[in-house]
Amino acid sequence: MVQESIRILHTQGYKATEPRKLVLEVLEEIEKPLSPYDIQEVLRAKGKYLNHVTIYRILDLLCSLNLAHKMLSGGGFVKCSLDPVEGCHRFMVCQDCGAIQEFADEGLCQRENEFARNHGFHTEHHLSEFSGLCSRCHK
Amino acid sequence: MVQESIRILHTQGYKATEPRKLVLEVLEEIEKPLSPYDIQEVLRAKGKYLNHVTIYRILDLLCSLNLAHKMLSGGGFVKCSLDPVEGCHRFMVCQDCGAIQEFADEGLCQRENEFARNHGFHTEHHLSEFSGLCSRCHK
DNA sequence: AAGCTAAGTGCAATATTATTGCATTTATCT
DNA sequence: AGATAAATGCAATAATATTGCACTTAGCTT
Ligand SMILES: [Mn+2]
Ligand SMILES: [Mn+2]
Ligand SMILES: [Zn+2]
Ligand SMILES: [Zn+2]
Repeated sequence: MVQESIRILHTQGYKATEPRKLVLEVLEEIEKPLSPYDIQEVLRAKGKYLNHVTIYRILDLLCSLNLAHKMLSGGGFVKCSLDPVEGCHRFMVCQDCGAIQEFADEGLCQRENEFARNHGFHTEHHLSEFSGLCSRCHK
Repeated sequence: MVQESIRILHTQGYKATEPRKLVLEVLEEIEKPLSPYDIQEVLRAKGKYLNHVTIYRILDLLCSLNLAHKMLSGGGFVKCSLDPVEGCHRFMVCQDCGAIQEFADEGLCQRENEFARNHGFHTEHHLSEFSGLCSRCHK
């Protein structure tokens, strides 16, 4: 929900500006990884204009608040749909339609932490990304 | 091992050229994510020169053969240290010294596949990246 | 060992993506 | 409504990535 992201911006002392709302709306609507220039393009098609610098800065902010996430595949940005969690971001990406779905799995976190510990590594953050076919594209 | 990567190049019908060997050696030696220009810089310091276009093309090739991997964090490239596996790449990155370590865990794959399946998603590829502290940096 | 040839590299030009400083605008609080 | 710090737009610049083509080279074939 965009509304929820706006609330978080406020509680963190950031303004809920028009450009920020627009970027959040685009990410929420498209549900696919979008580059800063992709976002600019989508907005242009809606008759809106944002300078690319602004979009970069907004994405930086959203990522720092865990409200958005930069994907490995292609480097596009997506809106996080779960409660913002520092240091654990997991997504499934459909290689057919590009749709993304965020997920969380405490068991995975535990297993990963344990695995790392066994190798002398102390884990702070987890990222994972699956690619495959979403239910709609999988026949 | 660089030697092993060269063998794979050959079996796949690619030439083991001097530039390719140099890039492999740099990635193997540094063991940290390096951008194409980072690699060029390391080579320059050794008195070698590769055009950046060449480096881009070599990295593309190595990634397509699963001999190298482009990291999420910063987008740098690393040399894969395990047998090349299509579609499953896992790394730990030390946020202190930048060192990376590749790993594999069949149990993780299974759990991820199962988790995805429960959500109507058919998984083909897995990526994961932990960040934290390696044994040397963790006090 | 020399020659052949497809594959690979370097170069120059161009395109795309990202960053910075500063003047102007805007959201929020009085 | 007015004050003010924060955010945006703009222009310039920097960094990263891609393309076409001429030249070179690795690995084969005599
Ligand atoms: Mn976690
Ligand atoms: Mn796997
Ligand atoms: Zn799909
Ligand atoms: Zn370390």
